[in-house]
Amino acid sequence: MTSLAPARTAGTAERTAPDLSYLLDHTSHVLRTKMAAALAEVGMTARMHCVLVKALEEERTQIQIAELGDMDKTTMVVTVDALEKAGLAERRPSAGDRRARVIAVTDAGAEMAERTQAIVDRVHAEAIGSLPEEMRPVLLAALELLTTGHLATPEESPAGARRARQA
Amino acid sequence: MTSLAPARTAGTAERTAPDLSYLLDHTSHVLRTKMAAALAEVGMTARMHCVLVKALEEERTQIQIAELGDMDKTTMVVTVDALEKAGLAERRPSAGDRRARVIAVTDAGAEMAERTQAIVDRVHAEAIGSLPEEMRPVLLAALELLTTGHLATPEESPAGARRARQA
DNA sequence: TATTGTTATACTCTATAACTATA
DNA sequence: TATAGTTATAGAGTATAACAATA
Repeated sequence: MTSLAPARTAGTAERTAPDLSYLLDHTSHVLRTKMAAALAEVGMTARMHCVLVKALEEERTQIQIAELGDMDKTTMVVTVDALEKAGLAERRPSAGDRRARVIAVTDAGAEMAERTQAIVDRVHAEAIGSLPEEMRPVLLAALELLTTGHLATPEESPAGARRARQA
Repeated sequence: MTSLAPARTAGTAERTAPDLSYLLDHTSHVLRTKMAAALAEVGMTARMHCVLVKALEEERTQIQIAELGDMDKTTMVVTVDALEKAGLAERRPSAGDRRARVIAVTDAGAEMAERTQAIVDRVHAEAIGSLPEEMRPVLLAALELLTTGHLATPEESPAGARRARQA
């Protein structure tokens, strides 16, 4: 099996209530693979793209970008490493706080960000464009309502709670 | 950070095109945590529920259920182990093929499947019910169109392609 | 004392490999 | 030879822990 095996939640999807879990998992997963493939053609990942864009918007430190992108600071380290290695961004000492590093996007990085933003927009447009025109704004509005409303914040995982190990 | 860090794909979500990747990732992720939490209250996971339901529909072997649920056969082993340990299902030799094991759902398992199906339906209904009534069928129809159309099959991962190791 | 960024490490999840027994 | 199921293990991804420099 190639996919991440999302395990259709409701077994009797056809007969009973439509399986929202399956629909969201599947579309989200497939779109992610399409996005990853499209970005991989220019040697980029979604996370690298995200960091470039946030860093271009204004002067930001690693932690600030990590929070915006909802990633761990250790994940940021790896992502910034990749960007530096590709010559797309650089770590610079922050003027105000000598502990912090500002992410400076190089000229090549700014060019890349434009390319990848175009790729992202294209992949999204292709997906949405495959739907009848009347449906498009409703789909987006509904997802936005869920995102800011009933499905705004994840449930704290009680089972998978990762306890701190005894040091 | 507690979440799986989906990395908003488009950085300028507010100003430019709506970020379909973010919307799908976020809703899918949060719904999954809600579902996991709800099922955890009766000691179940989405995968266990899925296997129970498939096994109840008709006599099926592990591999058959694995394919229906889009999981690896090794993942099936773990899931069936959990179901057996909980007394909800049993492995029985297949009548026709002595290599295969049929998953037999116990009475307790059948009861549990009803409970978990009610939980699944409730969680879905709560999410969809949070939307204005006109939007609900459109959202579901749009997701179904994507699932069977443009976003039907995952892109083969070129970067993350897991090559077979040399034996 | 708290925080930024770093390194090292451990955990979770899932897939691959190799094996047994059947076919 | 191929397949069902099992076990063991490897890999990717991501979090926690501990540390150095600075606040």
